[in-house]
Amino acid sequence: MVSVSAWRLPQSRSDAPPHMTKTQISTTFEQVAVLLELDGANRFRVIAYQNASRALATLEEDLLSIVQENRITEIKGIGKGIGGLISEAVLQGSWGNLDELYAKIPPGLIQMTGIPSLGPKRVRLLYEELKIDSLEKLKYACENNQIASLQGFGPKSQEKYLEGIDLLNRYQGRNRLDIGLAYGRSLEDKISKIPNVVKAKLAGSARRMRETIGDLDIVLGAKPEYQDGIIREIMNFPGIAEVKGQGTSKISLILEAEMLAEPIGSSEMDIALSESLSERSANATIDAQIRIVNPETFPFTLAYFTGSKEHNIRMRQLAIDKGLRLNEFGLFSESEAGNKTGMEAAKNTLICSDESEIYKNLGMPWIPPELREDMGEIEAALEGNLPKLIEIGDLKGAFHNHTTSSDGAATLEEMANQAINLGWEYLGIADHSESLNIGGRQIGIPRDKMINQSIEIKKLNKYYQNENINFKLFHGSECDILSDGKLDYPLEIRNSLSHVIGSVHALGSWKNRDESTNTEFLIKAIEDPTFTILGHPTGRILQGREGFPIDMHAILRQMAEFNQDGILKAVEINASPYRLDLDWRFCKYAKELGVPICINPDAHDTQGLNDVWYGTKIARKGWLEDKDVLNTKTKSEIEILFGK
DNA sequence: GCCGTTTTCGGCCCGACTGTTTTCAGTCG
Repeated sequence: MVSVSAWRLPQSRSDAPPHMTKTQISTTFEQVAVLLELDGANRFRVIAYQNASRALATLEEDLLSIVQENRITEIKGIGKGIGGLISEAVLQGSWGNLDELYAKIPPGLIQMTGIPSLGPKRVRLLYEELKIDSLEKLKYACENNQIASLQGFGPKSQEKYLEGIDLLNRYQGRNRLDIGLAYGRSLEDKISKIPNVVKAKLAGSARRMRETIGDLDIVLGAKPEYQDGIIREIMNFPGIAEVKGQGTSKISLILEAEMLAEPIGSSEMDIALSESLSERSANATIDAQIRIVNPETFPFTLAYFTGSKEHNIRMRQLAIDKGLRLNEFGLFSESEAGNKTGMEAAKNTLICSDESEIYKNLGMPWIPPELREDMGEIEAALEGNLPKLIEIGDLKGAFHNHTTSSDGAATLEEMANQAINLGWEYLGIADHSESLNIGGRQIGIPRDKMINQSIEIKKLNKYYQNENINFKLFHGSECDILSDGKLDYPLEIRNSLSHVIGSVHALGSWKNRDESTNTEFLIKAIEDPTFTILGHPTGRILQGREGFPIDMHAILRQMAEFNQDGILKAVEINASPYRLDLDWRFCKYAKELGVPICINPDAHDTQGLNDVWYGTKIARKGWLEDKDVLNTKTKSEIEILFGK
């Protein structure tokens, strides 16, 4: 997501190349695409910038080397023009004449495109005709009937924009995965229980397990004669804050917390979501779209609305290559369909009873929804190389957990008992280290108190051994990485631990430094011989704050070198739905480099251990198999790895 | 702006819905 405030071209802060990072250039191109749209540019030119932004965001290799070796146009989606801009940004820190574009488009126009049914073309028209360049001016113009008389506009548009401005103020933004899933699962469940509903399934970004969800898409399959009645039942559900639209094949709603009143089931997903149901989502609202189709059409519609858009585009191209056309109603012969569109064109569709048959017809096995991001999954599927993704049941423990000794709410014993209940073989305790203060209060365990925790853990481990319980506590620490890259606690304490999770908490100094300095200091921390696992690598809070700038590819490469030498350096996927950090986009790279990933709940109470469910979903999204994940190893394998 | 059974320029994924029109452009997913 591009943020609206502060759209400025990045300035170089170094005196030698690289003057700009991949992330900076990628973000800039994303903004350029929006600005070009508002400027009325050719839409394929806009798409070109979007594609280039995406290509850079997923580029693993060092950008400076690519530029210096003149290989920039070898990247798919980057040609002479954009390649030239990238080279200039990296080598000189300047942006061609993009500054003219940035100066030309008033920032208010960007905000205006956030209003539903008001897009870049009409925003531009309003700006040119009525000099409207802010939400405030738009509101004034609507209220004073200045819009309706414009060519192509009318009284309805005016009303819609006023509602849209209101909506923007009330319901802004996306929701975290846990909140989106809690609503989505609840709505899916309620719809499934309506008589004559053959199938109902959550689609969209929630089914793909994106870390944040824009709105919910639910696909409903029912015979035509029952559809009207089903729609009436849905409209009577509790927890509908607003009906945005209602037709024969689509309902558009805004949901509120009452939707979550009843707990649903007892699957692993429902248990993970129960915490969200109870506390995390009290004030959240979310948009939901429900599509109603015939049961035979259901698989096509489900696949279509699961997306991603990029994945769908690739799927349609594959269909075209086979003389077929794919839409949300079917997969059918192009020549037979001719000029017909939509449902009419799909009349003689190939019959597919589920999604896997659609993929089969295009020459592939079914692709798990988490992977559908056009990040190589189509190629892998065509070659028969899809990964066998990790399952929650593959986990045998976790290493990053807190107790009442630091800021946890449960005692050591309570945490251990819950881990045993989950069927785990071990639990790693990693309370905060001594320098962590929040609001002047010391949160971390002072060095002289660490021995107490150690004694308590040894006592419990002895007990498990005597009672023949296959379970062990590992005594670690979530050890602060200080601003200069040094680790908290004296060496002898760190040496006594089974594992050291290095985490950055003093975000202030890290956020105010540039990417290369941060990368250097973080590598310094990783190089410390006692360092085992990198905790929440960027410090981001989803929907809350950005992480600090860091070259994650470089960090992972550095960690890979240690692992090649037989020294364990793992990186955590912090499974808290507030963090989900390491970002899934880096998991595949870590896997390819052979850097072990650790799915850690960062639990602060016994319930929190269930968050590994989210971490596992994110791991799947990042292509991980059980062998790529550290905490799928058995207790005795971990004992050998930790040497404790 | 990129791409190509590439050398020069046309095509670039697909369809529904809406409000404004009276055949369509803009928006959205």
